Amino acid sequence: MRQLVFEIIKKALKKMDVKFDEEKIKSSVEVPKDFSNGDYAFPCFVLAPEMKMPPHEIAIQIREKIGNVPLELSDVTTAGPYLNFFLNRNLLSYELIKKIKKEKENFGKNTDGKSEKTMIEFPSPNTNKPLHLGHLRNMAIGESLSRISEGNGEKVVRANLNNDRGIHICKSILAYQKWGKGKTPTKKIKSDHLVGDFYVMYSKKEKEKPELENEAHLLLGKWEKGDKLTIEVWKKMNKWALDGFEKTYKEFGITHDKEYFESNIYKKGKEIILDGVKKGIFEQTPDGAVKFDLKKEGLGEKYLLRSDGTSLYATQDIYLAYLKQKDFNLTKSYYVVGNEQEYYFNVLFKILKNLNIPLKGLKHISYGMVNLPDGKMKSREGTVIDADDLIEKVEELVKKEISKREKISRKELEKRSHILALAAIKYMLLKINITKNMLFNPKESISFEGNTGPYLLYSYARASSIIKKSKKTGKINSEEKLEEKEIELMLKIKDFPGIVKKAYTELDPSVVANYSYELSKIFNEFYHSEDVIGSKKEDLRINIVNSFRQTLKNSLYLLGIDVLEKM
RNA sequence: GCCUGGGUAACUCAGCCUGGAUAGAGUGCCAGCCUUCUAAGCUGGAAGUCGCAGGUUCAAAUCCUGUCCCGGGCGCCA
Repeated sequence: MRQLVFEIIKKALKKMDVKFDEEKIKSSVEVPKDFSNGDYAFPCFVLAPEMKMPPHEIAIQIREKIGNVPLELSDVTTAGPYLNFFLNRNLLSYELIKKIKKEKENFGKNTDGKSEKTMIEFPSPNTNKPLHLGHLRNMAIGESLSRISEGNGEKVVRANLNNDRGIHICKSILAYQKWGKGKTPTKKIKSDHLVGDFYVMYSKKEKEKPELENEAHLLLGKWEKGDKLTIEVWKKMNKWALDGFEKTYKEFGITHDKEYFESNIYKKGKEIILDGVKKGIFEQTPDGAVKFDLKKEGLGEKYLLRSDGTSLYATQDIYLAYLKQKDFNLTKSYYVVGNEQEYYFNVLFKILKNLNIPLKGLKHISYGMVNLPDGKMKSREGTVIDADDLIEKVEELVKKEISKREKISRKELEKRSHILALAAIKYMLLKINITKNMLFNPKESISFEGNTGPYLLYSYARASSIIKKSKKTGKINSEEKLEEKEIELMLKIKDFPGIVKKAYTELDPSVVANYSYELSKIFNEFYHSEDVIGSKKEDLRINIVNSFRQTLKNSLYLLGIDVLEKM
């Protein structure tokens, strides 16, 4: 279409005997921000120096030379210095309606990435504390990017690395051994929360007694040597943590195709590092520690093993990279991890490259932190928004809202409040550009009005309700003209496949989130300005509502948000 | 100090990559709209030196340079 517009301009200019730079003209053709200015526009400024005329006159002259417009277009108009090209929007709308009717949940998808097999790793928690709001952002992003990649034809392996060993884990264990008194999870205390309580306890005690840090290191040494008693406690607490995570994943609606455990792979990582020392890639200091010199690349020195021989954070990722490739034969590998670890991933990828580990398409999906009004969340200090608590609290708020409006069965109330609460939380987390830090204000962020998840579900439920109540089948009679709001809505729907691609290239779900909102907003305007049921154009409008409903559903699917037929 | 992200309405954010038509949205505030498809909605209004200063351009929130302010990173922590 863009090409057609260009050809029309080119032809007119040739008639006028004007010299022009084809590439410059072509790249000037743009899509107006406001749909009332047409579907394509050409600003005539570029021609002013050559033609020695004011741009608005150039526009008028070109318009005259264009003469009758081809069938694909309905009109070409001038607006000051602009030439505005209008597609045959009526025709286009009918074609779109037919397309969506046929493609249904596949509308918007493409196969651009069909030769890719991508592993997306998220949220890779530490097993010393429960999941918090930061993990929810991570999971929302991980799941959404998985769906966006699949929507663009890729095969996706959702993976999770459980960081179940290391000094931080030993800290929870130490506190439990010292002050736990054999406590076990109860109905009141979820198992991963119990583990987290001991981690916080350790941090508090360490402030008074810094020597605890040495004890934790001794414990790590014992763990790495396989000390029976240590392993026993570790196994018990780890299971508590992992069982707790599993419940949270289920609540939040995410699953993994593959679970990796750091405790299973760190030893092999150590071997690779020591082998790297032999090959001269890494350097061993006199006290036995191993480091990697990246000063030339401006990344400083990175330690890979401690002088006591115990592993550091990077150890696991090294063997894991090898393992991922061996397990799945991937073409791409994404790590969904916060932006505070950008330096780490720079270094890691350099290490993997130097070791010739064949994992391809490495990418750190770096997302911004979730901050609170008083600053950063710190799990050590217990100033975190807990994932389970938040979900539960939002569900309670939703229940109150529903109960204000309608009396429904307990079961239906549970179902609706769960879906709505997740929509509210996920949308809140995904509507913000992935790279940006975001502010979570407990008082304001949980809202059900305006640009929120519930607004989107509400729009969807309204559309569903119309379709359910109408007796019309949606026969297509392409003689009927669409009203302005209907055109606007159909033009927005037409953008969806492009949005799916854009979110894929930018690897950012907020592209889809913002689109979903804009789409719903136009639908709500349409809903208020035009009656569907009982209207003379009921069949056409049912088709429009149907197209909207399907597109919004597809769009929300990419965000990992389920819809409700009634709310 | 070095690396890196940000600064757009009172608040939270789009827009910036790929420069164009009066800079958008939500919240909050003000004024309206429920006997009619769900008011978790819709309509209208007030509210902006797009951090600051230069530069490039017919045209700059958008590109370039400088500068100020805020966050994150630069651990034998994870």
